[in-house]
Amino acid sequence: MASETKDRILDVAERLFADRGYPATSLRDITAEAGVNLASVNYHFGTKEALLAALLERRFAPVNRRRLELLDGLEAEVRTGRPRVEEVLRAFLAPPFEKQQEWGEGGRTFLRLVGRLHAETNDEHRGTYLRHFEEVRRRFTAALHRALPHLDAADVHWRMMFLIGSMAFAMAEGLTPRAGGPPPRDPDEVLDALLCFAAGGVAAPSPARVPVVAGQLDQKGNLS
Amino acid sequence: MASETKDRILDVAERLFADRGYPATSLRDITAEAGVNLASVNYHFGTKEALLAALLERRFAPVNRRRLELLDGLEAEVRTGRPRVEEVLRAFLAPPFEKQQEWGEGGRTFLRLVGRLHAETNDEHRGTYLRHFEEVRRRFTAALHRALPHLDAADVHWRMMFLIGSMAFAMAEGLTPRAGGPPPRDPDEVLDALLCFAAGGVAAPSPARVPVVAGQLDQKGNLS
DNA sequence: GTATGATTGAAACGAACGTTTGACTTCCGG
DNA sequence: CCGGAAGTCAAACGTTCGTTTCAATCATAC
Repeated sequence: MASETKDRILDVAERLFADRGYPATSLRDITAEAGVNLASVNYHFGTKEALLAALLERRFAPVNRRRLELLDGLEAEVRTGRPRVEEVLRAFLAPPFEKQQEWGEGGRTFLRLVGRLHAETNDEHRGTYLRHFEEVRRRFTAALHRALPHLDAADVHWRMMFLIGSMAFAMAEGLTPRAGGPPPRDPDEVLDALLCFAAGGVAAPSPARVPVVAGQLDQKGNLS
Repeated sequence: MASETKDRILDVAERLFADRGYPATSLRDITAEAGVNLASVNYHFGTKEALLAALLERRFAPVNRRRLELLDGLEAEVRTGRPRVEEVLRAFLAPPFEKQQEWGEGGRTFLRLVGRLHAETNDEHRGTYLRHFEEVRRRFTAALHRALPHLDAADVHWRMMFLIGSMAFAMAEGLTPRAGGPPPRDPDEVLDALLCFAAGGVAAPSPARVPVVAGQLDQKGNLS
């Protein structure tokens, strides 16, 4: 099937959710801009929440499939050895940027939506989203730990978290044209910059090895 | 002044905004949980948006004042020389964690709210928030550039962005107790882990120096 | 052509929203 | 004791929300 109405709704909803957020976007906004009837959302998707789920499914499934596919290839290649950090990171970070180029404007919009959803700590809204992401996060955290065996599990977990934060913010903020900021870069350049940053970050010396107190600053900002 | 009602509203609103997001939290939710009358919000603050503004002002002003204070001290110390990257990062990242400890539970809630607001790309809701943050970002970007003169301005800008993303996600996600994740760490440990990650990331080799195509992965995830 | 299932249309539903109103307390300087 | 400002209260305001209803339309197979 894939009626035209259905796709129009998905496209517009994706853009408006990314621009204004899920709760702040009404079905009337969506249907008005898509030029379809208000009732058609409930007819085709059931509820507003199911619309979000359908929207995420459409984009997320291919991205995460690709991620795991790249990771599978990576792990098959190194077998028992340890994978290189940069390759694990690339397998994680590249697919959304790849797909974004493939999808054109809708892809860019989708990245912004993903970036935003990462911060939607509201559990009900995150449920659908996290279901797509949890397996990916688990597997990549494990792979990263194999690539960085000298770090303990908690450190790896936190760095994975920082990594996701960088990615989400880069997607949401870096790709949104905004007055005052720098001209939005080519997504490929963003990916490269992100990969460098991430590689440097996750492979940094463990916090346990540097004395904590030595870095404390006093009232004036001097090292004490 | 500072009536008890006013503070109760601020505290509850802070928690609910952090938990559910600004648009998804109603004034009725807030007033019910705070045990005050619905109209008291409009009486004390005017509008819902003004409540958010007051709430941000209460926490943000001290944090950003401290940030700039530390940065001032840093720059006064090095004068014409270049500041150390780790010190710039600490001046930026430490104050919210400091204040969080000082403020107790409310501080932790505030950090989550900040992390969430960083992803609220809706301009109207971000207006108040960004006004507090723009000067800080500008000055720290400049300081980071002085600490890393070999990078060009665009790279520094992007790394600042990645840094903010890591920080926001660590605050929002890392400090939120969630089933399945690791036990929420001591905020001091989070800060240290974040500082290591950030230092490694911002000081990483520039993307321009590594050949881009060399890292591309083929269908199977192998290097081509 | 006509029956049938899928889709669209206009209108309305009840609920929840932010905000306003006006009467009712509470408190305190005179 | 009183007058008025400050604060609280229940109730209602008009609007917008997601969703539902049901008739009208369309396409397609008999």
